[in-house]
Amino acid sequence: MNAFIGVKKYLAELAEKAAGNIPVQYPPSQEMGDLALPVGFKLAKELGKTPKEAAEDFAEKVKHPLIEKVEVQGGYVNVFLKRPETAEDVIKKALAKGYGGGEKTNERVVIDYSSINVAKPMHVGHLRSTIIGGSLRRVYRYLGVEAIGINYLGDIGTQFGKLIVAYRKWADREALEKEPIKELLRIYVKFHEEAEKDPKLEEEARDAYRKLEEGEKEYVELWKKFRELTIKYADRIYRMLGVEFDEISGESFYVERAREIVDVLLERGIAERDPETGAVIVDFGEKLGKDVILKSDGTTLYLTRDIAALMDRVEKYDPKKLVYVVGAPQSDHFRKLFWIARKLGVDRELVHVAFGLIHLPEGKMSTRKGRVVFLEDVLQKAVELAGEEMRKRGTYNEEDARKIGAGAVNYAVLKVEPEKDITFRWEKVLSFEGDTGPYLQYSAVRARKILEKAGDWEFATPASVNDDEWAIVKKIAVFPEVLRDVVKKDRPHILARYVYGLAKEFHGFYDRNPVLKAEEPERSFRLGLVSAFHNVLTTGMELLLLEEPEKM
RNA sequence: GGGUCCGUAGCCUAGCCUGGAUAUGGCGGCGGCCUUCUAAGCCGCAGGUCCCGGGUUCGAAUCCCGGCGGACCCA
Repeated sequence: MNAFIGVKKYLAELAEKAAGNIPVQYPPSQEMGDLALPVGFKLAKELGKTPKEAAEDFAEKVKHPLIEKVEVQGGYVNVFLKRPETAEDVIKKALAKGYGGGEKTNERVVIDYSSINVAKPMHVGHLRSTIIGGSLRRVYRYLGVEAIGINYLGDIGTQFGKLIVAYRKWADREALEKEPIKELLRIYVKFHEEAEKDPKLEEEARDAYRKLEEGEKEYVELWKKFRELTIKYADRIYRMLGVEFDEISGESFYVERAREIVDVLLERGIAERDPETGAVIVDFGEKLGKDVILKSDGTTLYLTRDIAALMDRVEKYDPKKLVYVVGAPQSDHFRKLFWIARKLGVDRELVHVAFGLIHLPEGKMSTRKGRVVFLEDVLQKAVELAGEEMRKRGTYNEEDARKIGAGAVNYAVLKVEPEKDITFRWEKVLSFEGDTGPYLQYSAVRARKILEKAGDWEFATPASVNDDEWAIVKKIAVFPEVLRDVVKKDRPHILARYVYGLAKEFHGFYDRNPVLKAEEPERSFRLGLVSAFHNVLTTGMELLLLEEPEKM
């Protein structure tokens, strides 16, 4: 724990003893202090004094070697820290690799994200699950928790019957070679067009699907091929974005297991068979109502397979927590899923990170209507534009253009609170100024350039620390708390906001305070500060799937 | 009809869980800052019924109730 957090904890405990749970807050401006306790209001009532008097009483008790002075304003006790001493400790700790992280534990968390459908191209609607999940995986790992990222493919369903029929009739070998997913989409769309004219096609597709389920070799091979092509295609995009997985799974793995689970649910009286239709039904209670988990023809459903997958994850990884990064429209689905899991005795933390939809200015996305923005196109355009900017500055290189373009996209998605719907606007994703990924990357490059030119130096503590320096120190100090908050809530946008604020403080500092040309001991102190900043910033960026460019 | 989520300047957005000072930033607008570590930057100005109405509280953007508007799920 660093000195700043130490004082914060000290104050929280002191306030706790005197007045119960009092949040330690940050005053609105630096002149008002570094930490504040609104302790007078609660105490006033108990003691029969005014809030100011009660705060004054409390202020008497505040004694800590790192506290410079204490001021009372109304019911608030404002605390000023000794800047040089606090800064020294915070910077030294933040210079270390792994700052803010955690010791490796044997705790595990399973995170389900991206989970795309086989044979369908990825569009901007897939961004949130993919990026939020990918980021969460990294944050957990940084904190010493073994996060298992699972891509749970939608690799089952009647559309495969259609695809098989369409493939055999219209697939173009060459196109399939070059852009397999676009070709699969083309023949899929064609199938629907043709089926309007010739209803027999639908029948053929149903037939093909049945044969696939029965395990007819040729059809299973085709299905496998679709699956592999999709994985290969998506992999390229994941690499661009910096998203990693530990397991590629899919609904198809759980068909058998799902049937077994239905039997268990029936045995335990959690589910019951409808005497008329023969379907198996679960009653989830008043709000969620009833739902079928096994159709009368004995086929499983999405929910049923998800239960099987969940049970499998629990057994396989023994996680303390299972996280599903899936859109808000699936909220009820996950409530039902978790409800059944509880009934089956699963005692792990179950979380649905429900995020709002990404829609286009023209309305909801629709692949079939062609109202869709593909991910490759977004990334390509972003990288292109980043490249253009670099050429203006004479810093162009391919690798950095990729980092900047992808960074802009990642950050744009990650910074928004998950609950909110997002309207996809090109100009937003392709913006490189202000609250954007490139803004963060630029501050990293600026800091690193200073350090590269500095030569050898040894950290020194000056007699005083100015406001610009101090603001960065305080930001750096709370990094460990921010990370813990992110995993507690499974919300990476907290980290995105934090890192932006950190970069902003640095840009301000950079503008007003020379580093290399400063007098000693300021020079060495500032180098330490810049180095610590750079360490925290690039760590934070990495956890947000942003890479530091060489040049910008 | 039932349910879930969202509503904060022209636009986008943080804070809401865990009530506390002067509501966080960005875009856009206006004005200023490159002979000094990269101006993808910095500084300043203008811009607010925190959707509305009640309630709880010393104190509500934040908690509770009732509306309104939007999105989504179920029927």
